Amino acid sequence: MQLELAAARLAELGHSTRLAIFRLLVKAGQHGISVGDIQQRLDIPGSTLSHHLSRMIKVDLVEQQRDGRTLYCRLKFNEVEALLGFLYDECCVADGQPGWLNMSPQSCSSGKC
Amino acid sequence: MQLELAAARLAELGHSTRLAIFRLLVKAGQHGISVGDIQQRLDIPGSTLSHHLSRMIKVDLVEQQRDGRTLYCRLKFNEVEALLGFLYDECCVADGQPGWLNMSPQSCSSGKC
DNA sequence: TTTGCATTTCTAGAATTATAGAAATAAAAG
DNA sequence: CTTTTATTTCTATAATTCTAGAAATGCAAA
Repeated sequence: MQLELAAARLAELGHSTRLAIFRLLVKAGQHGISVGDIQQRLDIPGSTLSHHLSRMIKVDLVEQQRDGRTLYCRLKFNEVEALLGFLYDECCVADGQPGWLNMSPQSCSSGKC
Repeated sequence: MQLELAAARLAELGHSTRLAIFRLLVKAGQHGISVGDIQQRLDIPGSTLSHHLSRMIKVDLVEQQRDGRTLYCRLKFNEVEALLGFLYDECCVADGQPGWLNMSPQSCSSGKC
């Protein structure tokens, strides 16, 4: 992943309401969670929630699927993984030495570790 | 780490210039890198760089140490690790099932995985 | 003790973001 | 059809952030 996209995605996670949404989406797993459920759990106005969701969708971290009147939101897990992979690729090598971060080799997708 | 702090730190990484700074700081390792070196590598005005650095310092991701006329910047690796740990704690369990994210057990500091 | 270098603080304008009420749209139910 | 439910889009305001020139500060060398 290129730096610009990673930064855009990190910026979306870097807001307490959106990070709380992210957390709910993670817990919801592949099944997803409805907009209404998120709204109820976080207790925020629908328009505010919609704004934050649309931002997360724009950077491809979230997708929505309609089922009748209900819209389900699902995390794009592969994209989240790509983002975290970027961080590890950038973090796991320092001074030309692997391993400053206490993470496992397979966390690094670049093969440097 | 609590959500608010994690969000604040992610927001700082969520800016292309600051993410580029972060990348340089990672590469620089414990030794650090001077403000001037960062400025030269990124080719941005000093006042702009100083603004971004002070933000990263404010959320405790970066620290500075003066050596004569030169200020060295060092990443607070432990804090970065704590941030990534937060993401894993939030990400590594979905639907009550561990492991949706292809990461190793020791990446999860909560012990859920 | 003045000059030069490294960096920050001050300042201000432009741009972006956050928030939420009100109106609009989509879909099902009555 | 008409109403109800779910969610978005519109709109406007307030707040924050970004950017960078100019001035100020800290420190060392001449």
